[in-house]
Amino acid sequence: MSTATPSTRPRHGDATRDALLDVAFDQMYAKGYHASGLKDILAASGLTKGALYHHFGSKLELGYAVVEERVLPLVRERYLKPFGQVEDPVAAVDRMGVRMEEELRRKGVLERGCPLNNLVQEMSGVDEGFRRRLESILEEWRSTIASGLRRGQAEGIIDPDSDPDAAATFIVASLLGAVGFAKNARDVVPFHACRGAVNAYAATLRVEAAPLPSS
Amino acid sequence: MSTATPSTRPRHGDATRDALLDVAFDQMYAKGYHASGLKDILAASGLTKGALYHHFGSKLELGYAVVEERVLPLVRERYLKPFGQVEDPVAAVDRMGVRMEEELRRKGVLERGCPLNNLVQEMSGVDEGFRRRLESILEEWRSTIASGLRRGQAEGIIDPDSDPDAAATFIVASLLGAVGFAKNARDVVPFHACRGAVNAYAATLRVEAAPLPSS
Amino acid sequence: MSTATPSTRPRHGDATRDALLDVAFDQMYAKGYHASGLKDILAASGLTKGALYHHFGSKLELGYAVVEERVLPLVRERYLKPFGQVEDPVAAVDRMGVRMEEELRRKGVLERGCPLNNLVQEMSGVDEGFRRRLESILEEWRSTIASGLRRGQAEGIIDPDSDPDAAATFIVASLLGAVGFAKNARDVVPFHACRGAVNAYAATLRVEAAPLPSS
Amino acid sequence: MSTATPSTRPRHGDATRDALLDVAFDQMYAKGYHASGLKDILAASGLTKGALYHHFGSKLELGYAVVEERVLPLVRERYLKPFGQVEDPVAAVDRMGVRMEEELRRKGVLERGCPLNNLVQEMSGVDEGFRRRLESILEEWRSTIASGLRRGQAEGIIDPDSDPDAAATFIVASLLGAVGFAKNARDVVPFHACRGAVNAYAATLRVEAAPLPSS
DNA sequence: ACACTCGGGACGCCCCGTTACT
DNA sequence: AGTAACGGGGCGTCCCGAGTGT
Repeated sequence: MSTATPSTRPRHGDATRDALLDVAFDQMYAKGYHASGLKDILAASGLTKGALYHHFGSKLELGYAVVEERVLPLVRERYLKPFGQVEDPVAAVDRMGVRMEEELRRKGVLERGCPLNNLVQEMSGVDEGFRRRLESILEEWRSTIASGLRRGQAEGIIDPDSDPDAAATFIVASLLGAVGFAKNARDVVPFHACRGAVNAYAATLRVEAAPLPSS
Repeated sequence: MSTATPSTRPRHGDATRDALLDVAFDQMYAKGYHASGLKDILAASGLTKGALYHHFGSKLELGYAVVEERVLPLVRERYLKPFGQVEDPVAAVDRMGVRMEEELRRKGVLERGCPLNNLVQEMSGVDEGFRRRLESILEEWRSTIASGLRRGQAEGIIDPDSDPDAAATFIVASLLGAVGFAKNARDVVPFHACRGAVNAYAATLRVEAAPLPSS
Repeated sequence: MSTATPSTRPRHGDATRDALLDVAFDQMYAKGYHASGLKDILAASGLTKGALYHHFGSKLELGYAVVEERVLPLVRERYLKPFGQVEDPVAAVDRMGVRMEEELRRKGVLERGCPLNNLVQEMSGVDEGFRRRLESILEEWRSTIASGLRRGQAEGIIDPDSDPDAAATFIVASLLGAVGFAKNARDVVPFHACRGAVNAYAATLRVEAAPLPSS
Repeated sequence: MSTATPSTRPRHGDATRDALLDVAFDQMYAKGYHASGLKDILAASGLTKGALYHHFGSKLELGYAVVEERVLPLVRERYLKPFGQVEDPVAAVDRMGVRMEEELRRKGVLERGCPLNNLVQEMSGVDEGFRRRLESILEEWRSTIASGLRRGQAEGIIDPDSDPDAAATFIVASLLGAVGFAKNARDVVPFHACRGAVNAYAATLRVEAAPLPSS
């Protein structure tokens, strides 16, 4: 109640609830929402149904909580924060890609991909509650990049004719697509290649990068 | 080329099997593999379990067949064929994007996204058989673009210093990511933006490195 | 001794579980394991699948529990206890046979035979878990008789040259065979005849090798 | 039609039907009637449902045919014929036991036991058609022995005061019980022990075996 | 007559997310 | 927060007929 997370219910120190969320995130990340049974989650957490239904009204609510209290913070901590720490937006985009690739090289991550992207693809078409929550994360991500680009425009680093929103959308979508591709290929190389291309694209947004007037 | 798939039995006139595949594709496209119950598939097709299990040994095999005999042909027909019909690879990439966007504007497609991408994200981490089959589709797609780029290099259109494989990977990944993004947003605009950026990126592959036309 | 079985969980007051076991025993006794559907068991017990799978992990486990917690106690109570109460082993064998015949004359028993023998024949070749559990019951039965005979030898009643183990094996096997025969014939007479012969055989184990009284 | 088998329909040379019966016998012998799926039988025989249902109206009829055309001949050939070839009935009983033990020592037989006994226990309480057919086999077996004993009485070898029918019942039941016991124990020793006891019992039926008048 | 492909559903066991009571 | 019970639904198997061809 004191340290409120912006998005949802204020959660103080509730170890059981946290454990549930951790395990649930793990499972849903690895296998998706549908393939994650409550049974497995309970077994893995050493808790019982009573505990789960005490904290969450249903599996769906648990899923929502996973998105809000695990996926969102993760995205913020892992990608948005590093992005904000670099002033040059193009470099910041690179930083973000580097961060993702580092993550991808950790054991087990390549097989599981990106928790956000996984849920987006599996759940967006199935459940509106999921869709909205995931959309807001994507939007936050996108707008963070867009803001950076706009700041760059203001500072004269970024081409004022470029469209920061469109570019940010593209960068997010491409990175997600790249992770998905790498996950399917079980290989980091595709991601690395994509990252290079994203950087190349981002570089074209620079002021000096557009020497010729467009047709 | 139209009737027989290389990998499995060349089916002659088997309307039941086809109907099953059609419906299964539909459901798995719309809701994903896990959320598609055999019951629904059966009900929608007007057939019974006997019919299904006569043609497919399990739900998994049905899923595999959907990938091989529906998703693969669809990708070939819809994206690879148009790509091959254009000689300029950069234009061909644009053509591919246009084709995807057209598709996305059709009723109901926006909500469902891309059948290939959906299954890739949902199943790659869960089942190896799915992963392999989907990977081979992605690879075919990727290599088709790469071949186009290499041909462009031979013809002096494409920058000989560029890496066709990496570029092709990026293009595919970005397009998939873009569709996924649009699906979540329930909006074609993000896809359109991404398409423009992909085109811009592709244009940088040109020999003269022509500047990107804004979307 | 009455409530807890040594091998599995000592169940306190679990009426549901007991009811399930009772009904399952009934069905498996009457129709065998394979022909006993969970549906029937559930219907007969007035419970639901949830209850069943709360207590037993599978039909197989239910079957095992039936053997351990119903068949075994039944054999102990009905045949081994009476056997132990008679000091003369030959008379005790007769007592055991009498007890079985009494049982066989009860309504419905003739058609169903011996629960132990039924399961032995149906399941020994199919499932190792069943086989082992049933074997341990048979062994307990056999060794109880063998002990009685050995005691008889020590007391000078039983021929010291006879082989108590072999004799006990024979007695058990013959009684089981006799019940099986009677069950197929739907007639107690065969069992009665066999019982007489078993007694005759047992009498030959006496020291004086008293001649057999005809049935 | 020319070479009629006594029990059922006159079957000439029908290879398909024979193959089906062979395989069905095999499966039902090994796993019992219920656990033998038509699917397995068909797969093992390389035939299809069409063939099966052309020759047999149902699984039940197939089962009946197995009993009549496989189990019955087997019992006759293996046990009754040897019995008939020995004139001394006591020796003939021994012969029969020897024959069974030989059989039991063959690879795979110990695990499967006696086809007749298996079906008797599994099916007698479930299906009247099975029960009757199996009963008639048991009765033939029993009466064969009884006839031998009566012949022995006529020849002055067998105690005229003994009851050939009861003795025969006992012998058959004991042997079946012994095979069942051995099957469960996965060990021939119990059978051997029983066989010895059966012989001992049979010996008491001899004229000279009863020196003392019964009480 | 004989055998095969195809299709039908009822039923198999099991698991699911959930609720009720303690 | 935990145990017990719920009951609908999961996929797969069962035995069986229909239709076809040979």
